[in-house]
Amino acid sequence: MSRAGVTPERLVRAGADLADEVGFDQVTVSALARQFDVKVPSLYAHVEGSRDLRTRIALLALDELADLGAAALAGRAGKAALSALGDVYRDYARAHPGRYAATRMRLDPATAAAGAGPRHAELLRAILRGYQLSETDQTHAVRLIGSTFHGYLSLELAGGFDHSSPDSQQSWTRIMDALDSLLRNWPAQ
Amino acid sequence: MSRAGVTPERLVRAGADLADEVGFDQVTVSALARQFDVKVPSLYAHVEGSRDLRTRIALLALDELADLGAAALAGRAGKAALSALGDVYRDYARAHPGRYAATRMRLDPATAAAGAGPRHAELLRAILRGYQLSETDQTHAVRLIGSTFHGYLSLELAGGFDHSSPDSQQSWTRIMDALDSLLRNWPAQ
DNA sequence: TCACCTTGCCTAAGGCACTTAGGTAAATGC
DNA sequence: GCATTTACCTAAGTGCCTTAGGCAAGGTGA
Repeated sequence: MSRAGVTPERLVRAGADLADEVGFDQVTVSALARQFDVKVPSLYAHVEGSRDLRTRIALLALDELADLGAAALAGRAGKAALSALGDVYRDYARAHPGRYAATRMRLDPATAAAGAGPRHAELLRAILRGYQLSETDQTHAVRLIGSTFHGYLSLELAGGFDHSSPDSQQSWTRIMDALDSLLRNWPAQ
Repeated sequence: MSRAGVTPERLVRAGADLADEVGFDQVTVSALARQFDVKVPSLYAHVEGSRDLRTRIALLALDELADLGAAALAGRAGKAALSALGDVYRDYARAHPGRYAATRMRLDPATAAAGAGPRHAELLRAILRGYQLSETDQTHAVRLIGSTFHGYLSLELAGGFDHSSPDSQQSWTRIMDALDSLLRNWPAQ
């Protein structure tokens, strides 16, 4: 029998694509085995199992997203940087809903720390250098912006804004305005 | 054989409790059958299946949460109202992580509209009456605050703020300050 | 009171996913 | 050319979801 050429990388890539098509939680070892025209147990030579596979997809997505974010921030500051990063997240979430859902997976702390998670926090901190915030307030602001981005995209992907006006794009733009305004007028303790 | 006294209500209640203990996606028809000391297929007389069960848990949680929110808003306005509602969500999410996760489940539009979902939007709108915003900006603000609440709680529950300082409570308080400030100084178009 | 019907629970059975153990054949390296 | 590694296989056990069909307990009407 000829070899199918399965590698961890191809598996993870195919898993990520599958997630984008049918949803992250429909990504299954079995589905991938079918796709590679291979029996299910064969995949256990390449990934440790279902959870490992998902974890790797999450790490891939986090990495891709951090790369895009870093590229978008180059040469931008202040509101332009904020909007650019927001749009990177939003465009990514809409173009790759499965990968984006993967980034929301709960990773164990060691794995998370070894992946691109910290880079994301770093990107947000970089944006905040354009605003005048104390060290502590920077942390609060990172958490606020991260929460708002993630919350908005999660609600938008869930269809929460689908059947009401104004459309989601308008709210998104105004929310960027609002966050910028908030950062420029950050309330004193 | 004696009857176990299974009803849809008890099932859903037990399912919600189980979700809080072991996580919403560990809630399974099988686990509930074990808990009621009944064979799995017996439950199909009471709920239509796994998805139906989860949906009902989600609706229960949304309902409980809307009740708590409405109670917290009574007699409060402005920042007090904003903080009170935020705390209701946050306390609920921390006390009932499984139920809270259930509220994030994607429901089909008809079910969502029939449940307590709209009441939640109404609660946010009620808060915004204490601030001077145009009709359209109210919608944007509802989406912003909803996103921030949901995003923050989701990150917090995922342990995202666990091993860093300042602690999550401080950020939460400051974020309430920031949102209040933002609503009082909402940027013009 | 008794026959009847509804209803709550059962067994049987099929499907799909995950995982481990152990075998075989293809590729690789000496 | 032979040994080793590697990629894939079959077999087998577990768990969950779901449908179909049966039986008996509890309430209902004559």
